[in-house]
Amino acid sequence: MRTITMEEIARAAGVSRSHVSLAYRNAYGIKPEVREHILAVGRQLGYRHNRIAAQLAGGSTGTIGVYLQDLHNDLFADIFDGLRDVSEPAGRQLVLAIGHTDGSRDAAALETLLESRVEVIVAAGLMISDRDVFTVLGSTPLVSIARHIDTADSVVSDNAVGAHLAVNHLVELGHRRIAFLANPPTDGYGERRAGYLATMRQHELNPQIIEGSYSRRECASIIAAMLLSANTPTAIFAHNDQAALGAMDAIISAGLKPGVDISVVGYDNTGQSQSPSAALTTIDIHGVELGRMAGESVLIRLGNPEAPRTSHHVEPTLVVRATTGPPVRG
Amino acid sequence: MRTITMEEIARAAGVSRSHVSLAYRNAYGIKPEVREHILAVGRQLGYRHNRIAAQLAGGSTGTIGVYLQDLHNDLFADIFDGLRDVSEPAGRQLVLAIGHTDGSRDAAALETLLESRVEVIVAAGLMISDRDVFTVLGSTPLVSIARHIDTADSVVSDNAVGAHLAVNHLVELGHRRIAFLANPPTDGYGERRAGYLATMRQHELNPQIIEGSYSRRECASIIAAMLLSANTPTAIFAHNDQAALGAMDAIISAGLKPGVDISVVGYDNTGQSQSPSAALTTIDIHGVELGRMAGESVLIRLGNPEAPRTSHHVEPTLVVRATTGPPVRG
DNA sequence: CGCGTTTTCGAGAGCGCTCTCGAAAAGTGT
DNA sequence: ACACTTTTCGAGAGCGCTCTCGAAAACGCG
Repeated sequence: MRTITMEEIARAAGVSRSHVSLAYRNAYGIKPEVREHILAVGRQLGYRHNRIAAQLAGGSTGTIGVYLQDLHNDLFADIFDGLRDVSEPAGRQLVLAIGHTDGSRDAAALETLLESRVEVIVAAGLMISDRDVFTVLGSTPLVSIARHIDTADSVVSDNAVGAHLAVNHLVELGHRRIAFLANPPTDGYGERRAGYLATMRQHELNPQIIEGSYSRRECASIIAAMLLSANTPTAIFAHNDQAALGAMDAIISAGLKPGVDISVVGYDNTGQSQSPSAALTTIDIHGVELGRMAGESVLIRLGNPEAPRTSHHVEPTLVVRATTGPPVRG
Repeated sequence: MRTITMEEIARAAGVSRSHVSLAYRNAYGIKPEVREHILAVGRQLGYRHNRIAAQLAGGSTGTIGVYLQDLHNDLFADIFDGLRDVSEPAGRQLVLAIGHTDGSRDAAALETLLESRVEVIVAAGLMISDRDVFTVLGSTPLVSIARHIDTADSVVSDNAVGAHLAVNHLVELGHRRIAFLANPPTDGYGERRAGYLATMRQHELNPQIIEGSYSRRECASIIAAMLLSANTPTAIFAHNDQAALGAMDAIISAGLKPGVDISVVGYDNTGQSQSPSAALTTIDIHGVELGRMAGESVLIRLGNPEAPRTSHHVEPTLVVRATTGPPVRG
């Protein structure tokens, strides 16, 4: 089908091309009735505004690039919801890029966003180093969610506090052998680990770190293996809910009951942890709120690229559900 | 920062603008060493290919629009994975549009995709009517996932078969009062309902339809209310896993045990249903495979817009887990 | 009714790229 | 060495739009 252009509408409506353009952007400087008429003609001709051309000509695209680590993790859906809550009313278009959980394609994903000439990028769950982020982004502003990056605005949750909350809760229940099911060691993601370590030290307990991953399944097999070894911990604090759920999978499969035989604490308070069937005790980082605040930072940054860097905090909170309880043996 | 263009690279590298273009598309007709040289100069100058301009000038964008109903439903993450499995090696860019679970923004989401001049759209979980889809899409080809649309290629799962599988399984376990927790009545989504009805009739059982929604939480409260009424069913077959999980939430909260006091069957076999803690008996529609096949259909359609319409089927299978068992009372 | 001011309109340039097409260079065969 | 084919290169047009800028129309006021 031949693509129909503004030129044709202009001719059909008896106005100039520039007026058709004004009409479609409902900009100032055109009489309402003329605008209506143009739009009517456009509709009748089956015209569809060409965003590609508009963006090229306009110089700026006005779009927001959004990087989300993983569609299988509900936290990112929460963040997206928050982001959309604020970007949609502002009339900004979101351009999505989805990562791979091993972080291997992060740079490429950002690059794609950049080639699409987004004006600012908001990223949640980036796994590459601060340095690499900086290198690929250059001068494009970034709003980082849940991770502090020096060269970017950020909206973060204090992970040290969250880890502290989790460990303290377990200690109060009487646990002493508390293991941390850790995330892969990537830049900027050591806070939960560090918070765990610090709090354990504070209580004069021996830390035990189990190297985990972002995959529920992998975590399940890691914990399954651990369960077979001697001297297993009485509680597991996982770096996120996915991992915690994986741990629970292993525990349940082993015929044990989370919260009774072994306690589990997650992190993020994703939808999956909230269900009565999981009933996971976890740290709520308030994902929707994180997304919303990031959206606001984006809007500010878009309005003034020279604005001073900001860093917002959302306080993590402990949500006690059924997967934590006193240890079976002191 | 001033944007740097091909023109400047051409000057710096001592070649023509058109050669720089060829180099970046690694097209035929340029000596490898010249190409390398151009790329090196570009890298040094900090050049970034402008996709917007390229798409305008090139006439075609080569991009695939992807509509996903809901990021909170793991099924769509599966579908996306499948889609990406095939589009990425083919070097096609995916442009995402995410719906709202009430379907209110579907038309707008498709419109956005269209304005970005995607060449084909693949949609999973569209809630608007066939007619509306057709109206907004016009001549842009569509590949519909999990829903048959006359004017589009489709990759579907036979929902009647799936529903049959689910109901039969329950009947074999001895259930007779089997309720269907239904999805909102939108076009093209009646197959599971119809399949349920047909199978119930076949077994000469009285159907009982509970109007549900796409929201887990809403389904939970609907089932919670139902549980208080007299003559509750001994088994619930839900239109999808989200709904089934919601039903389980209500059942567990009521102090009952799914699979013992009341059986639950879901639909989709999403990641959430697979975990030992949920252990939901469900119908596997093989989401990743659905996505993959849709991706292949897209590639074919892109290669030949005039190719005959195709409709692929993926056979649904029953996955028995822990939420189904014999009824407590006949 | 004329003058200045505001609003509405149209022509034209140009965003950064791709692509066609003809010229130049390189390769082939006798 | 010459004509001929094949490959490499450059000039120029143009994708569909936005935006600037000056002309025309409409308005306000003495």
